[in-house]
Amino acid sequence: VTTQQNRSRPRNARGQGSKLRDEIVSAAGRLLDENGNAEAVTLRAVAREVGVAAPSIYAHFPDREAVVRAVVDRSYIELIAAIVAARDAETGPVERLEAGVRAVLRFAADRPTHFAVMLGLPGSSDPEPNRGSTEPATVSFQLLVDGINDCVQAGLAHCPDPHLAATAIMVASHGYALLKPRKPTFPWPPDERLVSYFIGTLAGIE
Amino acid sequence: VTTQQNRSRPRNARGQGSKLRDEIVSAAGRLLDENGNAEAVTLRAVAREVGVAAPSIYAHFPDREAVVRAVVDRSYIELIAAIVAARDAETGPVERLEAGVRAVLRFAADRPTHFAVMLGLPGSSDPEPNRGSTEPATVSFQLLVDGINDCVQAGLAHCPDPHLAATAIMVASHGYALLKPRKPTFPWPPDERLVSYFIGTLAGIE
DNA sequence: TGTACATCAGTGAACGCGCGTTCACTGATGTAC
DNA sequence: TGTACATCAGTGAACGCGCGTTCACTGATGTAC
Repeated sequence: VTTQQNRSRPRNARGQGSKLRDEIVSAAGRLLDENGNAEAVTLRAVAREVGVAAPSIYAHFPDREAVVRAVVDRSYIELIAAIVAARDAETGPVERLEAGVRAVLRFAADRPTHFAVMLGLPGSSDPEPNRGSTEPATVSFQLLVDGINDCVQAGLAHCPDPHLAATAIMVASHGYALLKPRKPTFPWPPDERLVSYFIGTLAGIE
Repeated sequence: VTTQQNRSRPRNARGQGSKLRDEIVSAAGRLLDENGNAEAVTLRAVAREVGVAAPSIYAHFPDREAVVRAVVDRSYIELIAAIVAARDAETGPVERLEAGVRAVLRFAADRPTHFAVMLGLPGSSDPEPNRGSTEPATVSFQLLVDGINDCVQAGLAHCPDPHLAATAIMVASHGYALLKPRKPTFPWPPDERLVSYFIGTLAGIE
């Protein structure tokens, strides 16, 4: 029995020990979407992927769950950055709103398991403490509400309750993002058509 | 070390051996929602829950995955029965349509992990072979399309593309069903309000 | 400049656990004669 | 009616595995003198 190590990885220089932390999070992220479920992110698999011995992880994380949490936290930051970037690349309010939703769909298509785990699926309830208004889900929801308000103020949408509309668009886009990669045989309409339809009708765009 | 058995369960009478099959599926179903993920449905846990030795399961299922599949299959049948029952309890086409969607939400609220696993979450792609038009997801989608068409034919809805509208309602209701139990701190609008809103606008109800 | 030493970034062996699965088996029950 | 026997519904011990985690450790590197 040989415990084959990935010898290509050199030891970090002094003071650079926390570089391993990043490598661990990246490796865990790769495992998540390659294997399709959070249970595949085992400390031993992560260590193999990084090219390190399993106990080395304990210098940076207290336990296995903390590694998964770190992956989710990082991915949420990336998701919000993608939404903002997509939105800011457009000028018209309606286009900005749609671009933001499309960015979510792109993220979910690229990393379907990431996206599901970020939403706490399939667990029955979010085990993480409420982080309040800085919680990533709250941030991205606020971006959506703002996008709708911009359409209304530009006179492009009639929407008596932007919060209700934003909630509806959120559940629709999350549902689409989750279902589409998992039901490839379903006769999906073209992406733009479905997205325009539900954003248009739910936000009351005229 | 004692392998404690649940002695309360009597051996099935001759010819009734397949009763154990049902007990296994029920026990696995209970474990699914109690523990919040499909990995908790281990053969040993199921056997403990039923009050039987683990190898006894092999008389009825070829392997662990077959047990989970049987749970999902049974749950899909129950879900469709619930949709039909809810729909048939109403008379107006709009009410029938909404009642069907609400039945899905009730199911997901009662058995959140079941519902997620039925949709293949959080795996990246549905591993099951396509069962074609008899697939439960196809059946429930058709119920939705029919419900919209009934509204249109009754002159209660203006909907140029029922298939597109049904797809939008499906992703919205599934998204809502998945998110609501997992984000209890989100300021959800009242259930009836959100459901009426997205069904009303997406199906073009006047 | 040389060298002892503290520090840092890891390692390797080991632990106990629960898992899926295999295997030879047991003991009650119905049935053929 | 009595009894041998086949069948059925399950059992119990064991296998090898990968896991999370603990522990004492190592060896390169920068630093103080």
